[in-house]
Formats: sequence, C-alpha cells, structure tokens
Amino acid sequence: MEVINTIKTASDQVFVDIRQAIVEGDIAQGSKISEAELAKCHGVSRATLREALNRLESCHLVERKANIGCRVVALTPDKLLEVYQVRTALEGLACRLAAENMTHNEISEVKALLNQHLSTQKVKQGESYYQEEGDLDFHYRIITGSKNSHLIHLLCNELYQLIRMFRVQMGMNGPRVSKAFDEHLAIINAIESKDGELAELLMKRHIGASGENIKSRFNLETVPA
Amino acid sequence: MEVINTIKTASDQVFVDIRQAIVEGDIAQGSKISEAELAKCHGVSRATLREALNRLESCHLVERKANIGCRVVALTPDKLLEVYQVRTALEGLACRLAAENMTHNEISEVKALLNQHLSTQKVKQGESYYQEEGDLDFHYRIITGSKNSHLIHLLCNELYQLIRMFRVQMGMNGPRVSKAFDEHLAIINAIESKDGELAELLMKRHIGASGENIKSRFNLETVPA
DNA sequence: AATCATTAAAGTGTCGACAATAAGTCGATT
DNA sequence: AATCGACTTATTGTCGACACTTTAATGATT
Repeated sequence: MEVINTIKTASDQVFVDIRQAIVEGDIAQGSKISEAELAKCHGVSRATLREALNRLESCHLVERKANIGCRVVALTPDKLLEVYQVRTALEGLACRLAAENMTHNEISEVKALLNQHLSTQKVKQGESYYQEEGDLDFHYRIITGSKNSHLIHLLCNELYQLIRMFRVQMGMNGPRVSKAFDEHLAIINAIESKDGELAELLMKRHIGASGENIKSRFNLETVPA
Repeated sequence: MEVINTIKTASDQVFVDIRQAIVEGDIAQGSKISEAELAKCHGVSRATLREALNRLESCHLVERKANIGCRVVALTPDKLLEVYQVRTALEGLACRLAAENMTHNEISEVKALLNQHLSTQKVKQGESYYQEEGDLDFHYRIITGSKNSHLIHLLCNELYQLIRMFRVQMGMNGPRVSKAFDEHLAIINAIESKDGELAELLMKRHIGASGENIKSRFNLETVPA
C-alpha cells in the first residue's frame, strides 16, 4: 500500500528511517534535530543526512531555519485543522477526478478490497490497526485513480506521512471504524456511477468527519476533569 | 508582493537565481542540469548547488532521479491541466477561508489595490505586465487572507513559481485583462459579504477561465495551419 | 553487419575538514 | 544587582576530493 519508493541511495534509506521514527513518535514532536548526532546514529556523513532532512522538510515533517537548525513539526490543534482543510479540498478533487478516470477494473478492485476489510473487521473486532491501514489503502486507491500525477504526488508523497503521523500518535481507531466502511462504500458507488459531484461531496464529508473526530479528541485532552 | 524570503545563505541566493532563470525561460524546459557546470557558473560548490536543487524540486520546478540527474520540468498540456486542477481546488479553499478570516482592514486594502489596478490598466492599455503582477498580487492577498499557514505555504512557496512559469513562458496577457478585473471585484465583494460559498465558487470559475484560456492557446499552437 | 561484453568517460552520491554563524559563558561597567 | 559586551563553545553552512553508478565508446564474437 506504500507508494513505490525504491531505495537506491544511502540518503534514501536514512530518509525512510527517520521519517518512520518521526511518524511513529520515536523522535518527539517539536524536538530539535542535531545533524552531527543523527548522522553518527545512522552511520552516514552529515551531507547524506542533510539530504534526508531536505526531503523530510518537503513532506512537512520537519522545519528548518537557516543557521539555526531543524525541528520536528509540532502537532498543534491549529495545525491539525489547517492540514485537514487542505486534505479535504485535495482528496475531494481526487475523488471527483476518480469518478471520471477510474477504469471498471480499478473500481472492482476497490470493491473487493472493501469486502476484504469487512471480513477482517468482523474477525478482528476492536483491533483497529488493519482498519487504519485499510482506510489509508482505500484513500490511496482513490487518489491514484484520479490519474492526476501532480495531485497524486502532493497527497501521497507530501501530505500522506503527516496525516499518518497525526493518526498514529493520537491513536486514531475506535468507534468510527464501521461507519467509515459504510462511507467508503457510498463513495466507491458514486464513483462507479460516474457521479463525480456526489463522490466529491461524500469524500469531503468523510474526511471532515475524521477531522471532527480528532478535534473532539483534542478538546477532551486539553480540558481534562 | 513576493513572499518574504530573506536570503541568508549562499544556497538561498543560488536557489533564487536559478528559480528565476527557470521561470523566465533562460534555462530551457526539459533541459538537463549539470551540477558541476551550474555550480561553477554560480561560483559555489556542488554541495551548495545541490541544496538549491533540492528546494527547486520542492517547488516542482525540477525533477531528480537518483544517479541520473536533474531536469527542468517540461510544461506539457497534460501537466498544465493537472496543475490548474490542483490550483483551482486550493485557491477555492483559500477564498472560502478568506471570507471567514480576512479583517475589514485587509479587505479594504484589496479593494484599494483593485482600484489602483484599474487606473494603471487604463493608462497602460495593452501593456499586460503590470496587470499580470497585479493579478498575482490579488491572488496572493486572498491566499494569505485565508490565515491557513499550511495552505499559504503550499500555494505561495510550492505552486506559485510553477504557475508563474506557465504564464511568463506562454506570454499570458491580452484579452482577459479587463474581464479578470471584474471577476476580482466580484470575489472581494463576496468575501466582504462573508459569503464563503460564493467566494469559493467565483474564484474557482475565475481560475478555471484562465486555465481554459491557456488550454485553447495550447490547441492553437499544437494545431497550426 | 549486428549484438553483446568490456572498458573509458562523465556525472552523481558521499565523505571529512574548514569557515561562518548562533548560542552560551564569563567578566567588566554602571 | 543588572546589563552590556567580549570571548568560548557548539552547530550549521560550505568546500574540495574520493567512491560509486550510469552512459558511451570500443572491440570481440556470432
């Protein structure tokens, strides 16, 4: 389900490793990154590490300032809202384009995927990891189905990991699982009917619901008893 | 009107210089970039130049492949369409958010800006450069008015120069000038009325018209007599 | 003559060291 | 005692050289 990203160089490997460490929370949000330290830690030179840092900056996982250094992005509620607004607009577009451009075959595959999710969900009730992967997989297929390579790159390479970081570190799972399945089904049906307008609307609503879900969780955490 | 981008390091300067050369067409579309050559040409080391190339890749002006090299992006009709689809979605969102978040003062400034454009346009009929700058300035203000920093960064830092490249190298100007002014006026009025939905619709239509305009130009050029 | 293997050339990826900038420490001055 | 300034330290920016990969040119084989 990962975007095909063949690792050819040392900086590729370091980039992927650090990216995962940030997404999984092994490197804390907002923490400063020491080039020398991380380079030694990963067994590469600073030049190689800096190459990796540049790419991390491209996916908005770190922020650099000249002569000052590099910090892991901090997931404030504001930033969360901002990212979800952008994501909603872009995936809404992707969904509309998918209704125009997905082949019959691709649509069938997504429907098969959903059925597979359903059975997996029944077996592993409560265990949300698969569902989360499945959700991302569903979204990934719709996005690539848009056939807009610029949009695909933007979502899959530049925004995807940031969203994953949100979800992983906030432990998104739980009550939305079954609801999400129904929403996915409605979306792929709209796409199959070539109803781009409806597909876009449903996708926006679907993502908006996730956003609201996370937001409410934020409020619960920031206002404890 | 440029995004505040203080040049602090040598790679900053090289980045800005090469970016302009690409946007203005001094470096041809699709041409390969030799690191050694460009580095010598700009009087810096390859490491510094590579830093600049990384940033150029972030704004989608060049494409890199491991062990192969770096090429200036080629503006095919397909790519043009893709970028305009993304731009429409994002600036539409920006416009809706601007209707929610722009202050009365900011709105007044934009209106003053438009009046200034009108007079400039009357004086310099036919000369489209100012109008083009003005158009970008207008869009820039709406975008920043959204107050969504992620969206602002995406549009102003990662997409803006690519759009500028389109316009500069295809010599966009001409018959849409006066029409664009009216559309700008309608947009800012919708924003002033806090009608985000309408503002978004108008902006999408406005950008869509530009897109169609460029597309038809493409068709004229690709199918000569 | 065409194809494939070998080899030379050019270009990118990586490294360690040096230079420049920012942050922290200490002492002098008011 | 507090503030400012010079100095020290730590970190980032930049450089030139080397290693590796790709590409092409060359020559051997069928």
